Amino acid sequence: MEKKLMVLDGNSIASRAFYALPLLTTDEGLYTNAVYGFTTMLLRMLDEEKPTHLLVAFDAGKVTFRTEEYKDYKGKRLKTPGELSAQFPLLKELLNAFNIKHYELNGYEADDIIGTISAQAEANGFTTLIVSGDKDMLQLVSDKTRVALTRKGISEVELYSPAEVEAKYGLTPAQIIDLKGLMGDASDNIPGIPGVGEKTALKLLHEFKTVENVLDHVSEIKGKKLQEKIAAHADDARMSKELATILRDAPIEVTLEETVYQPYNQEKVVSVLERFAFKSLLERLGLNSAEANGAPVQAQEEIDFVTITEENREAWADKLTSPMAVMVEVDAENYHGAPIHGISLADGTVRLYVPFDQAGWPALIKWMADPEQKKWVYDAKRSQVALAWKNIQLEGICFDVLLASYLSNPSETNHRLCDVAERYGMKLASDDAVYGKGAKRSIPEASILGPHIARKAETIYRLRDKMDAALKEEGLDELFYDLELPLATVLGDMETHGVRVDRQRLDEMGVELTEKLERLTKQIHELAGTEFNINSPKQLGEILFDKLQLPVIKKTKTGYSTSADVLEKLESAHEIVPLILEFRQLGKLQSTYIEGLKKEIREETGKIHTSFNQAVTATGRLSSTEPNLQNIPIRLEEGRKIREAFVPSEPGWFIMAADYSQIELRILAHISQDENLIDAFRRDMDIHTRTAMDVFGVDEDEVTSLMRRQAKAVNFGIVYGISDYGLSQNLNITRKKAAEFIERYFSVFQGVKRYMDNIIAEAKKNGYVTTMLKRRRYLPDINSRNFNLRSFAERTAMNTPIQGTAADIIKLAMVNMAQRIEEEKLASRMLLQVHDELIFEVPEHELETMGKLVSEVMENALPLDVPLKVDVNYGKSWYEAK
DNA sequence: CATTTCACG
DNA sequence: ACGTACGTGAAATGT
Repeated sequence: MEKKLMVLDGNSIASRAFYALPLLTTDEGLYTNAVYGFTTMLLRMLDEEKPTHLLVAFDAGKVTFRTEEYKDYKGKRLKTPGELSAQFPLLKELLNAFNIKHYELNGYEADDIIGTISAQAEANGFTTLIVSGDKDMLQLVSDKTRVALTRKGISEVELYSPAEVEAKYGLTPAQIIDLKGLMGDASDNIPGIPGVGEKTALKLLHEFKTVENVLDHVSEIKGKKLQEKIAAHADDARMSKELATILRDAPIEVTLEETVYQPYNQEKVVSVLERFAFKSLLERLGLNSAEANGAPVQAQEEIDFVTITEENREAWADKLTSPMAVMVEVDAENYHGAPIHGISLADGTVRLYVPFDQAGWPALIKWMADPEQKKWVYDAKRSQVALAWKNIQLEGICFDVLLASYLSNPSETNHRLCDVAERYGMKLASDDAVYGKGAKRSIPEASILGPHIARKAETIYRLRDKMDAALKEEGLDELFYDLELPLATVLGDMETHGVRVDRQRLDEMGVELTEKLERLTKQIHELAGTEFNINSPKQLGEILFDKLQLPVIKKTKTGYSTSADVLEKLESAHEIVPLILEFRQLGKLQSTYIEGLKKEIREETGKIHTSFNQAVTATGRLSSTEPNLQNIPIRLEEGRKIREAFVPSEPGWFIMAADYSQIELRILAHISQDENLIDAFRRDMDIHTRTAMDVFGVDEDEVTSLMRRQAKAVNFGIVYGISDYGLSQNLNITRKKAAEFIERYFSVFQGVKRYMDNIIAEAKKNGYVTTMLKRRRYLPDINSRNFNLRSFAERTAMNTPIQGTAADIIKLAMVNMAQRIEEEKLASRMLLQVHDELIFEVPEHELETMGKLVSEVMENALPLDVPLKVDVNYGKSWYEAK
């Protein structure tokens, strides 16, 4: 069998990981980010490369033969931070657990160990892969040895064979040291020739091949200054080349045989990974507890429960009390019309499991529908809606583990009951473990299913007090009990009612689109001179940029970018481009909105029943899935027509749409207390025009459409957490110009500037920001030393209180609106929420009442120091409600 | 299963 | 110097 050696540069990868990742700590206070990053890289490379031999090389101490030769070698390098150096022993411990050979040698660097072992490997017929973050390694590349360099921190690697080195630098691997000799290396304090950077060095080497040859032919070099510099620093160049040269014959004591990669002891690995709290790695390795090994599921406690049958149920009827935890086990991810396996109940003493065929139990039906009987659940809305499809009413929900977990940390994406339980120190088998996942998913036998569902109710019961206390601790209890929990019911009703969609209208539009798309496809293929898949960015890129030789504007990591903003810049470069843009636009309508929506119309109701997810966004907004009804086209007329298909579900009714005008900027005015912005809204001015007047210092009638457009972009930028780069991209202007706009904006809106500074300071101090209703978002990266992570966290700190307060306000309006509709016995129904607008269906005789009621409720949901403004429109379809 | 693109606020 | 605008979800392609 082919022998394949993989050598990792331990110091290089660990330190790259350290700077790329946030500073993770375990409960014991161990820093682990470098170890974590190193391990993910290691596992990925093992997976991709499947080496037979494996070695990790480390530097040993500061003194090496290079420092003897040149005392300033690595002289200017910053001292390794303690948080990083503390991680090397941990890393070695982890490597030992994995049975991976690691090695260091006094007086030598990791580079030299790698150079030497790879030379031995070549001599013994191995192929070798070196993994490092250090470009110097490229000198070791050969037919048998490749180098993988980390990119973007450690998230990607770039593989180099001789061909790639040639392609990138136009040099052979051996010339890499000549390159270093000429240009030096600031990070290692290798001098090179002052004033010679990569560009000049490459030019010289393309002509003269080596440092020595350059020095021998100084007189032939173009440029007098350059000649002088090279002549003056000839010795530096020679020494630099020597310093950059990696040894291939260091006196290493490690042998190739010792690097054989052998299977590791799972227990040891599990114990190390657990100590470092690398849960995701345990999962990735399939070592996550006993689940993966087919052993009985975790050390989860057995509980006693009674399975309800026709015969025994009467005896349990009076055990249905209040409060009680209820688990409604819904089979599918999409709960509309989904099968229900069963319902379990727990109140600390009584534990029941009701298989769904016993769900008709009259005592249970009555208890479930009684709002006085308090229920604690996991995912209130799912339970309510799934039962509603079976004509079973569920009322009286007063705790929801899912929503509580979400409010405690809205950035967390995983709120599975088993994971929440674990965070609170309890064990519960995951659904994946019980049902299997993907293709292997199936319903287990009753002896497994019943206990699992029973345990869920028990878990909810035990979680409730702890989570309730946690919510109070964080000041989230009011938001939870007074807003999110009542909202779940409101949303559940909206989803259950659904929205009528006119299938025929969609069909008609579909036919029209198909014809247009066929015509476009033909024209595009003709202009391209060949048939290809226009939907494939790869094939399209080849046509546009290789075949037609259009200029490349932007690249993605896999090839040419063909996104709309790129194509728009090329619109006049070739007549094919506008056709592609049109094809894209119409194709999107056809696949996502015509075909996609038709698939979602339910047989049973003739309506679309979306699901609003109340526990996904980090800001507090809702999201909508299967289908997403929060992104139905509106900006372009062709797409907007889709809205013609959204119609009332009762004959003669209307669709009413009510949207907040500029809610985010109004919130900004309130929380920043910026006098200028408050004034603008109190006068009810066009805010973008007003911004243009102030920023450009002109009168209202002098504001051009360009000025207004630019002011609008600045306002957007302010809400998003401004950066000159982002604004420059959006407006297609230089970064300098963008920075100027921002500066002028802040000089006029000084209160906004003060807010932005304060909120960042607050985030740095507390580690989180809050909305007006105390919704919280943690920003763990706000004090990161990594510029990107920190900047992102800062923009988030600026944006989240604004976007999140807007979410708070419309949620309040929804709960109040549902209450008013009920109190006033109106027939109108709330159908949808699209972040800053609410959509209703309204009988004709309620149009006036509803128009007034909706604006009153929305405008007064949360009083601010500026008025909230709501526009209300109605029509025979969503399209006409504009 | 990741990547790219594009629809919305 | 660093390289992004904030928040989502779905479809199509290609590994």
